[in-house]
Amino acid sequence: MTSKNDDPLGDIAEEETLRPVGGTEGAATGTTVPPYMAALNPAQREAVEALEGPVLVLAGAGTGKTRVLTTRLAHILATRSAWPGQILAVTFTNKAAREMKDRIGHLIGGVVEGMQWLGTFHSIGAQILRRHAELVGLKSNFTILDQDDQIRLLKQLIEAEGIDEKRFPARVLAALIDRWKNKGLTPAKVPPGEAHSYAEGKGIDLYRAYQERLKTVNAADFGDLLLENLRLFQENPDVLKSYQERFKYMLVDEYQDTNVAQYLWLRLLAQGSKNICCVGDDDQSIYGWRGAEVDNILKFEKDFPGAKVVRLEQNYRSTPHILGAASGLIAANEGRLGKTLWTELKDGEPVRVLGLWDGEEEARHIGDEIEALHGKNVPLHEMAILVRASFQMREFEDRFLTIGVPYRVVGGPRFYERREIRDANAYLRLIAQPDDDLAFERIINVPKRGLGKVAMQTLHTAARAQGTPLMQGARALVETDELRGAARRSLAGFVAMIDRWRALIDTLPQDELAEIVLDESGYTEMWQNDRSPDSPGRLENLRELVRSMEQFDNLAGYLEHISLVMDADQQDAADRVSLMTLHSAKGLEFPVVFLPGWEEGLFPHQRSLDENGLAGLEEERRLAYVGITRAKQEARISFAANRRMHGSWVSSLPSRFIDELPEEFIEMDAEQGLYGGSGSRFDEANPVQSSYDSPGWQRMKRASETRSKGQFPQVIDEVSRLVATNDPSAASYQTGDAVRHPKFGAGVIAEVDGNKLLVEFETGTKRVIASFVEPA
DNA sequence: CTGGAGGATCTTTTT
DNA sequence: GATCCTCCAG
Repeated sequence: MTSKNDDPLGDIAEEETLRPVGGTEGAATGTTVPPYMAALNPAQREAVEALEGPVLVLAGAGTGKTRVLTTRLAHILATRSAWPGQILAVTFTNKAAREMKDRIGHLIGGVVEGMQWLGTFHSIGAQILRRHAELVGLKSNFTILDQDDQIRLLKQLIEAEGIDEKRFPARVLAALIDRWKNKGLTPAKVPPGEAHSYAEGKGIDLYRAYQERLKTVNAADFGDLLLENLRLFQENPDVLKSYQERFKYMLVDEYQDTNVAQYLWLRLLAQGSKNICCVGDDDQSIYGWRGAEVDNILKFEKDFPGAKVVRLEQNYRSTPHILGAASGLIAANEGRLGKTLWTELKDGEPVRVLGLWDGEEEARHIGDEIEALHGKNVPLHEMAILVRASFQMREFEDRFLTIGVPYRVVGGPRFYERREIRDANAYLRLIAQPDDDLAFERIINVPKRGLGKVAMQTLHTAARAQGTPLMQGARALVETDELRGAARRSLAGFVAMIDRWRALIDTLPQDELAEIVLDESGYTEMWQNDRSPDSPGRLENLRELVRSMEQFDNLAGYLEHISLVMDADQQDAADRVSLMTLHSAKGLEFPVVFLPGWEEGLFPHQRSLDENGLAGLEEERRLAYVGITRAKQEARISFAANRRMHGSWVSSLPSRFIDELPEEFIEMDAEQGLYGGSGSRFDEANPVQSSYDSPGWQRMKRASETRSKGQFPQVIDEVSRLVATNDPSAASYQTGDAVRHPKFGAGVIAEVDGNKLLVEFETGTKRVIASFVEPA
């Protein structure tokens, strides 16, 4: 057993008292409950003990899902049903994998070391692929490309095809290819009908060319880690069989988020032992945009005949108010498996909903509340702000810096995505894997080596003619006279430099090698000579990078880490407020949760509605559900009437999700003079509320009418009713009218377009909604 | 070949 | 507002 720790399970695991299994059977046979199971409720225990055959655990939010998963693992090991190396345990995120490792460590101690098959789909896929790389046309040291590299590579292919990249952006093609890969479709398997969705049918050719190119540069993208695995298994039955025999037990976390490729992969592997246990919650499926198929969880029983289904419905996390609000909201979704969450906790505070003027004020208000709570001894790390889109974080960061509240951004701008880090990594990648053309191109002229466009063109042509990667092409090119003096010398020097470093891989620790590379390449010097204000920061980042490399076994280990475990989240113990997106909040919990930005267009996000219609809306609603259910004691929702987006001001209506929260669990409040922020339900009860009959408010109502026509009928009806019964003299504006805007000050109308005005303010011309200006 | 200026385009969520 | 890209002048 492990030493003492904070985890209640850890403590329980140490207790000597063993209780008999419930009922007579246990007593009669003298069976005892293993200590690690003592803390489980009957449903949880059922999920843990059903080791043989397929099992689906439907685990609602806060019902102890992770506890069940980890206990189940402990149970397999404790009953000696399998060795650690015979268990496949897949999670969706690195965070989840890490947490599972930690908790198993607490439960059973050192055995976790042997659990080499515990990880994300992608890291396990990469692990398997490296062992059999040659079978799918790769070398075992292949590079894993991130999205950025992927798009760069596609851009080259698109241009080579003579396609206008402006009209058919590489990112669109990348998305298309990803979608295919997520569905498990190799180029040969793409249905003919779908092939036409990019550049008049060139999509499929480009996909094929892309896959070939990846093999040439010895690289795989994220989708390949699974797709190539599938291909490996399908084309090599003996390999598949060896893994089927190896994995006696399979555990899958967040099953609702698996895509088709992952599903096929699991199904192939599960045909061996049939002992597959999937845990998930259809109400928390929020990765549809990444190819996740809620269907996978909905049809589990059909796919795995004889499956046992266990429902976990007792919630240990949230108060009844929070649970009630969340359940009421999610009830608006169709096509759910349906669960009834309940709790033994007492009522607590209602969920608070607050309307504010703009994003800045929202940040100020939440900042104040955080300070107030902190004053009442709520530690900062017990509070979190969960936003829909990362650009919302900025206002909070600004505010926290101003008032001096320490915060941490979870999953924010990643360390490894910074330019200097990517550059440094490109050097290291090229040393480790000379065929990595993307790395080559990134750093060939960084720092400046006089190898610009012309030289690169020559090199590209030469390399393509020989059908070799750029590094080899360069090696050959410097032997010829195709390049002129300076460029030729420079390129030869570059090749020699890389070779020299490569020779050091096995003799020097990777951090020392990195230091030498950064130094000798002139990269560090480049930033030292740079006068821009952020160069000191970049140099510090580079030092940090070298420092952090120490912890890896070798260079390859480091590179694997940065491509797959890109989240560099610092688990620092300091007392800080957490700031993150709703997506990265999944699986976490906080006593106090702030949910800002509940506005139509932002949440639910317009793009989600546009691209996926009802399905998109339902996914957004699940995201809202995930958000609320993160809260243990208090959830505070807010929305702003105005928000700055891409530099200009946009006014918005409160989210429809606010209307869907059951009244009995919430408490509404809105600022005076807001457009009626309390939501439609408020108006229904009292259509001509004192502060809501101002001309501005009436105009807002009309504005909402035109703005939202056809989008959310229930609001429209009320709006039209109000408009019909109140203030028929619509205050309309004309070009040339002088107006005043609360944010931009005085201005003159340049153009009227329905309820939208183009106004020339002193600070510039802006498009604003009519209801936000007053006649001046 | 380099550097800077100006312009276009975008920002949902992540392995 | 920010970043990425293109174009033009040294």
